[in-house]
Amino acid sequence: MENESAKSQTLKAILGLRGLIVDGELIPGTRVSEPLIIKYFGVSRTPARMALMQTFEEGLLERHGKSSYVVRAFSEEDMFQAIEVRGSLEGMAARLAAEGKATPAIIAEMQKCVVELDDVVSGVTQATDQDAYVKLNDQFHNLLLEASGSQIVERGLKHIKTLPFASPNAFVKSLSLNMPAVKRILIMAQEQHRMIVEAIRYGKGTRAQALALEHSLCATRYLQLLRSMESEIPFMSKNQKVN
Amino acid sequence: MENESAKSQTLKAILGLRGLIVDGELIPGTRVSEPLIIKYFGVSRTPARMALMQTFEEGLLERHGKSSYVVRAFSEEDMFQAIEVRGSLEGMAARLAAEGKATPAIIAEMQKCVVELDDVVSGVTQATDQDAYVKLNDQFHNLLLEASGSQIVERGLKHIKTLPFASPNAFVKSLSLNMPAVKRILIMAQEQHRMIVEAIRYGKGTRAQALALEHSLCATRYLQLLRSMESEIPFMSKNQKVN
DNA sequence: TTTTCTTAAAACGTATACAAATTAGACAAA
DNA sequence: TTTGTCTAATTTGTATACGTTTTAAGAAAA
Repeated sequence: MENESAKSQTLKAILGLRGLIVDGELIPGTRVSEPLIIKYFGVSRTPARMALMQTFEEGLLERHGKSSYVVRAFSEEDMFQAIEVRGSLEGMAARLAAEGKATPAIIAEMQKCVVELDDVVSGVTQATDQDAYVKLNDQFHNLLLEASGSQIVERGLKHIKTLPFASPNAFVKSLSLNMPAVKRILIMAQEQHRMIVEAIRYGKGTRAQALALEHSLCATRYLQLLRSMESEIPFMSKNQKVN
Repeated sequence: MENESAKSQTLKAILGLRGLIVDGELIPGTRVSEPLIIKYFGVSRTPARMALMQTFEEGLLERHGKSSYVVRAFSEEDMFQAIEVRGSLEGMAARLAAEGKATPAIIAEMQKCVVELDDVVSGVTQATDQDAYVKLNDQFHNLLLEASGSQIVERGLKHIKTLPFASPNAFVKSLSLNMPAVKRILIMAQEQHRMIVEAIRYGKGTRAQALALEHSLCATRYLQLLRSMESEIPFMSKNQKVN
């Protein structure tokens, strides 16, 4: 109810523009100008300019010519690499957590999260609740970061996640969790969640790091699956040229 | 001659503000407001606001209260972690380069860079040319990135390097290259440069990655050295509290 | 057709005005 | 002292005006 246009004009412009790009409304190569943002969101030039700057900073726009921006295109290779960058950072987070940064309280929270995920994933008969899974999975990754206690890793993760396809749940959202191939990955991912918490709990830094890295690559499995299904792959550029 | 205030007001404000923070003119905890930037650089509110936004985005400022910024404090731990994040990314760059992204032309450039570094480092008798070393070292790291051909890694590295202490040369600049302890690290680093290029050349991805990661940690050696000398450590907060 | 040149339209960089929100300091009460 | 409250001054969010630069469309030349 208060989610409408409650926030500031600047936020409306920033989130709105990001939405347009992420949802594919503005295809890669499209020029994005201040007036365009003004037209879409009814804000004035100042917030529009802020949105342009921030979105460029985040890497969703690139410069075209001297002072204009176009929507950036991402290749499948970019996606794999972005997932791997996230993996490196989450791996580092897991190691730091294992090496003593994780408080018992946070470890307990992670364990609780894993138990809740068990319920969602192990529904062998009934349909898996996609929204619940996405929410808990996000929570797990946030807890892992929190357990690391590292502002630097947090900063890096926040940055890579501004690329929408780098998020843990990016491709899960486009798949039916009841497909056998998906279910298998889901079960593996959940087992990895469990092992990551255990590794942290027992101070196994190297193992925690390796697990978290490997775990992040589940996203690449989902991506490959989408590809093999010849589904629409979200965020992907289709080789269109700039104007 | 045209380096003066030739650029745009916005750039003047952004670079100026970053300079103030990096050079320690504004100590951590200091509030940074639009009027402050206006006073320092004589720009109007719009460029000042841009600088504030971008510098916040880069992580040199943090929010304080609802809508104001203060200079962020970084601990020694932050510095070690930032160096390691750079290491992860450079490691990934090295692996990608080794796995086929590096063109012969770029490998040749890297080899040339290493040869030139040899000259600077191996000056056993004469004083090492600090500026030349810093320049070539920077060049090496840029070539490594270029060899990876990865926009994603480039984006991540650019981001982590906005933290001044994450740069390869951050602490080298504060040390005399003729101190024996420094010289030893320098020689090791140079040997690593050489091995990284070789690993890339012969397609040894895993080795290239491990070397580049380890190489980045030279920066932590310099930092530890500075610490043991009880020198002023650049960029470091001295536990001062916000206001 | 393709290319180059010209020029009108569009967009940008910057400054600034106005209202709303926030901050900081003074003063009073515990 | 500390805590809280109020007010005035500062600072921010937003809109918009002005001059300059950039872009892109159309005309002329190859």
